[in-house]
Amino acid sequence: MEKDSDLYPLIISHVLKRIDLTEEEQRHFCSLLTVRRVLPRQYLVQQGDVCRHESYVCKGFLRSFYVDEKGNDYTLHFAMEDWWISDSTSFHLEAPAVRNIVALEAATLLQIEKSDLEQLYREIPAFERFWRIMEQKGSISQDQRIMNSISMTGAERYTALIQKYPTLEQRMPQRHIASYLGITPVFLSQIRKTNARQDLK
Amino acid sequence: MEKDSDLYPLIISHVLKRIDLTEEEQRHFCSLLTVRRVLPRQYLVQQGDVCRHESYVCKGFLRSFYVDEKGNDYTLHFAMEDWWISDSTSFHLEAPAVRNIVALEAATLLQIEKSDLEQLYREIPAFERFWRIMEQKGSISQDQRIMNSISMTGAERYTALIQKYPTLEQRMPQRHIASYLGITPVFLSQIRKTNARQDLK
DNA sequence: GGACTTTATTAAAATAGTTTAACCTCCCAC
DNA sequence: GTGGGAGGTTAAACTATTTTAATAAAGTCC
Repeated sequence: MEKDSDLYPLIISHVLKRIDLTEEEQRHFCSLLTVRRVLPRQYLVQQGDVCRHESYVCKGFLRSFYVDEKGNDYTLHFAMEDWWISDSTSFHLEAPAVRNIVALEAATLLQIEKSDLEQLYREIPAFERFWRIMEQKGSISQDQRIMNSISMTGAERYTALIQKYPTLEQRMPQRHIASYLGITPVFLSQIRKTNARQDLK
Repeated sequence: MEKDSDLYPLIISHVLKRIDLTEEEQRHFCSLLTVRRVLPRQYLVQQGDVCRHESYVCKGFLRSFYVDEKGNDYTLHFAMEDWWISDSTSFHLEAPAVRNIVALEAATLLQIEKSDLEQLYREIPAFERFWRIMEQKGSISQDQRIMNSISMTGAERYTALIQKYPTLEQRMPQRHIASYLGITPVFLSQIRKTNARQDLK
């Protein structure tokens, strides 16, 4: 297992890509973070809980999903190294989460609590900017996903997804990829068969 | 037509719901805004242009949409009174827009340019927070839309949409509502017929 | 190593959604 | 007034996607 002290350079370099910080500010930021390690199948957040942290993924792979009354499981998102994950609605409103977040691979996270984040905003306003930029980035990719969902077929969305995230198929089971795409696992399997047949020609 | 001076109270009250500002700060913010009036069918942004402004809607109704190579028109979003609209990707990256924004009803907008917005961030950091909050709000509703698109049928999405925005059917033609939902106008018409029949019973 | 559970594949039948084309209505330009 | 044009509806045929169910393959537990 990696030492805690090896984790901070990851997040610091991630932050410095977007804003400038003095060494003192960097240290202060790190002092507000806590390390969290989760094993595969462990839950970070459960539907109904309040999501208390924003979590930066140093290592591992996580999935967020929603389960409806009938027990259907819908993959809302996933997160890999150098991404953030949370139930942002729950986190900001301190309301019960409507989604679960679970580790698919053993993961190491750096977490920040809401009250500490708000303190950080007050002490180092550059972090308001940092978070605004992250929100914008997220918003752009959500926008793309919406555009795909209204303009593409299931097969096209699948192709676009694995092209965008080539390692995804190795890290997330097909049925979750299917639910992320808004199709059934059976149909995804058909798509893959058809593609494989095409590839031979 | 409304006087320009009647517009500022609208946006000020909108901003004050999220952050605190002194009267001086309010005046400064207003000094960076420009009034823009557009007639129905007039474009605010065209695919290929750079989107130079964030626009706050004081009055009217606008639609943003994407046209693909085959000429298909996909409604990405719409905006009514007290909403903001822009091509956020284009605005932030100063890259060509991939969407059009057009007025469906005569509209009055208050616009801010990127350079002025950045100046504002520097002078009144509370606006970083304001924009972060707006981004979060947008992100939550995008998230909801994605969830609907992967978990609901066309008919269910239609019902949810008109329930969320009861006035939408009066303001946006059906074919645009259909493309917003990711279905064809013909299918939307079928859904409406079925619903009407249900309602009778 | 075998029994069990979970995941992926396949095929067939059923449903959801699209496409095409005809028709209707309303509006407005001439 | 009349002849388009644009938007909406309807029906029919077609395609995409889901559902169900059976089977195979892989992973987990003891």
